[in-house]
Amino acid sequence: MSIAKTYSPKEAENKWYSHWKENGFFRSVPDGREPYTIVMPPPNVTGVLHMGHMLNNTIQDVLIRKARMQGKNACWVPGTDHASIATEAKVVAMLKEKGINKKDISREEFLNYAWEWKEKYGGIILKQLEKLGASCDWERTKFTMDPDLSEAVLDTFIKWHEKGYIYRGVRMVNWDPQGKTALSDEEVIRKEVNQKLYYIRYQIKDSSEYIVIATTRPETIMADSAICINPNDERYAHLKGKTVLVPIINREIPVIFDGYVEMDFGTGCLKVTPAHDLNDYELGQKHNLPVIDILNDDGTLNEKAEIFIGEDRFIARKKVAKQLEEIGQLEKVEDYVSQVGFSERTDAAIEPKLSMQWWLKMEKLSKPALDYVQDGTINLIPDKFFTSYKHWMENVKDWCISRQLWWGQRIPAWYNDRNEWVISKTEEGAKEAFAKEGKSAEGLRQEDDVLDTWFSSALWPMSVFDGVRNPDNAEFQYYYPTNDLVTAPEILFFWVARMIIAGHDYTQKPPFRNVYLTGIVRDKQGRKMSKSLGNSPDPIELMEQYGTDGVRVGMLLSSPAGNDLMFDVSYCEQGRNFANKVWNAFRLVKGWETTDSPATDAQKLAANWFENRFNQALVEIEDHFAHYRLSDALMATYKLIWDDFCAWYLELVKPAYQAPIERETLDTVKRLFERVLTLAHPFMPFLTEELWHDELFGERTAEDCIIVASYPEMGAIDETIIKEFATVQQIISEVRNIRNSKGISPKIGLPLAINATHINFERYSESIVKLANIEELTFVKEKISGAVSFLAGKDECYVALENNIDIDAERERITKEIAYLQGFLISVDKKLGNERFMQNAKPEVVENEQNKKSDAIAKLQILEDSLASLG
RNA sequence: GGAGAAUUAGCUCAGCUGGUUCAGAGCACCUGCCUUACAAGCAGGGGGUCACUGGUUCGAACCCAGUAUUCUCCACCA
Repeated sequence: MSIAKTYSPKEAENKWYSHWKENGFFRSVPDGREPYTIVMPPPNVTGVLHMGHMLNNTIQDVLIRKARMQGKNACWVPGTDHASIATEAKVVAMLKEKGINKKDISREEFLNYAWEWKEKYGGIILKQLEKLGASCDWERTKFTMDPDLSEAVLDTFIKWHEKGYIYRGVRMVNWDPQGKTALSDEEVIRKEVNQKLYYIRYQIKDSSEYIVIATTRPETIMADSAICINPNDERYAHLKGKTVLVPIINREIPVIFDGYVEMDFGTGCLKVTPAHDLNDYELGQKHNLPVIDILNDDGTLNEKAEIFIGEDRFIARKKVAKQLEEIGQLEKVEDYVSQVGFSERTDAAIEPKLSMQWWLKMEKLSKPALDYVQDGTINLIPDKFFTSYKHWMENVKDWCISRQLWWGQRIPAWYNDRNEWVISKTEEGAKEAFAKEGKSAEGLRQEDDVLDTWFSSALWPMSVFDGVRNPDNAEFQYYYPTNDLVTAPEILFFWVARMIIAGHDYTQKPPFRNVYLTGIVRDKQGRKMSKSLGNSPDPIELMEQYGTDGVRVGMLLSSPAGNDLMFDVSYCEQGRNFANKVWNAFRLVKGWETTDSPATDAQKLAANWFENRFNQALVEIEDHFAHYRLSDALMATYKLIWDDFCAWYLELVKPAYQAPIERETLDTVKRLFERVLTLAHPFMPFLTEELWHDELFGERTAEDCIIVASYPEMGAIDETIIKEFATVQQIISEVRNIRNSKGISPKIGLPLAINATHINFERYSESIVKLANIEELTFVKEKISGAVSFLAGKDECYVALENNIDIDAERERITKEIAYLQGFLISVDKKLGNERFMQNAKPEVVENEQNKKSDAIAKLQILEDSLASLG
């Protein structure tokens, strides 16, 4: 036979992906069918595929392929995100390597480089998605900085500004001194850091007395505006109305009193630094303290600091501490662990900083977004995320939406030379706006502010269908709201919540119905996969090694819904093995010659059984899908194919070596094989398509592809045949077990006698004989003595071995089984004898117990007889 | 500091809202097989006081309380 023994995925993958694409199977346009829409979470435009993408997009592809096969108009919209700060950081780094400093070039020049960079790397990740089989409608590919999407962003800004949601103001922001931009709270990662707590002496004016304050940031003493003490703190009551001198610079600051200060933390005295701490800022507002900002945008000290001007804040910290020590004003230094915020993108320590920024008022906007999830209009899967979603929604603060970057949508604010401003999409509009307000448009300019990336992402499910600018367009009407969103829980607030907010504000509808939150991909030790740890396998390499289908199966097998997954390549191995199993089932069937004789009864019965098993499995699989338990759905498919189809059905109908198979039976096998393939297609698209087109299954046109074939529909289930066959399987296993434990070769046929009192096994005779290798099958009404016996269901079977029947072993085995059943009977009797059980338990439970009892008694009777007959 | 989740076989997890002697699956493991689709395989098998302690109930892996361990998210204590 010329067919390879193992499946080689490579060829099939290249061939079928382009075939699908060329035949437009990924394409979706509105029509009369029910739409099924997924909008892909856009990866960073310059990113490369990592395991998280692999998982995420595999799930989406499984869902979309299944929906497509189920006759829905499946539309999966791909795209990329401009990722403002992340991409800008990459471009800055690239320029630096070229010897170009961002400071030295103009905005236009910089953007030219950035676009160049985007053109060069922007397509990579999407190409990689093709490799994993992603059946996106590539004609719909969008980029968050496409002109139409950018316009939607500006429109939204203008709309929300007009509605009064967007305002401009000086607030404490999270300042990233490396990216030199403000950040939203969500972009700040808090980490525990080992720090030092410095105890610093401040001299009380006109006194030799000192008070001591504890701080982790001695470099900010030059920005101090006051010392604050709890009014109930008797230790310091005498300081009322006094002033103290800031060490080194000897600036005079007041002592104030406020209940905010904890008496038992540190020394009970707090230095108030309104410019560099949020709480201090609020305290300063309350007590009318001056704000002294001693830091530049890049984290170095400015002239207001008076000393160490130009030094980085961390170097200044050490120098200030050293100088304090030298002048005897550093009392002590303690080790101290506290939380410090870091920039999510640049990892720089965040500096709280007063800054003029643009803000989005969240309170009103977020309310309906909470309601959607609360009332089930949107399902979070798993729903354990609801509590934190709710908490975030109810405590959400205004969102700082401006970033001091170049890469992104520029804030449509225009300023004149008096720093008055108007909002307008265009320069012309700005001039008109100024004129309308009777203000001069002299010196018209924009500032270097762009909008937070997540502002554009929030519009994504709408803007990909042009629903922001043109909400009445047919596509938007058809596809929106979308169905499922598949994303990582990490961006629930960053993104998901904001999409719901924007979606509702525009359409009064949710942007999607279900949010499937995948787990985080971790390594075997449970560590998050990351570049710096180097513990993340390259998905592309994995696909090379195990085949795309193998990796897809591996990802899903290891991925319980909503829980993190401990990734291990052995799962990919399992996936590859599974693909190979299917391949070999195909090889088997492919090799059969046919004869014209009609199918035998046994063959028909086998097919009948398998079809019922198939329908049963289908119900289970649908249920798993309905609950987004994809790994369970896959496992049910896996077992149906491996166990039921291959190990039982194919073995049952398999002809003897080199013997032909009845044509009618082969046709049935092929039909069932096709059904099995359609079931597996969403998980293993390439292998199933490859087999689908083999001539074994007849002529197919280029359009007759499994990707658009019908997914199996549920059918009736005959429980009786499934139950009976389970007993048949048990008989076969028992015989094999006897053979195995006695060391008898599978090649030697054994005699089997069945005392069939409950099930008519005669119609299964051929199957039993074949799979258990029975030399002679007889049906008896009497016990056969001297044979190995076992119970199959409630019927006893006997295998008479020619010699060496180990009577003692038999006796022991039967005695054990009797003991088990007796124990079982006692526990059942206990229940049935319990009045309260009889009263309280549901009738069907009681009836069930009674059945258990009679079954057990019947079985015991048989076993006791067997034991007696052993002598 | 607040909130949430988890703890079931060597590993990863099911156990669908208390009822078969309820303890399951896949992988791994052990034994025997190169049986003419597949050794990436076939047949068989051994593994668990359901974290701990109490409580509720006729009945608990499942419900409640507490304890321990682990993880995640949120939070401005210098």
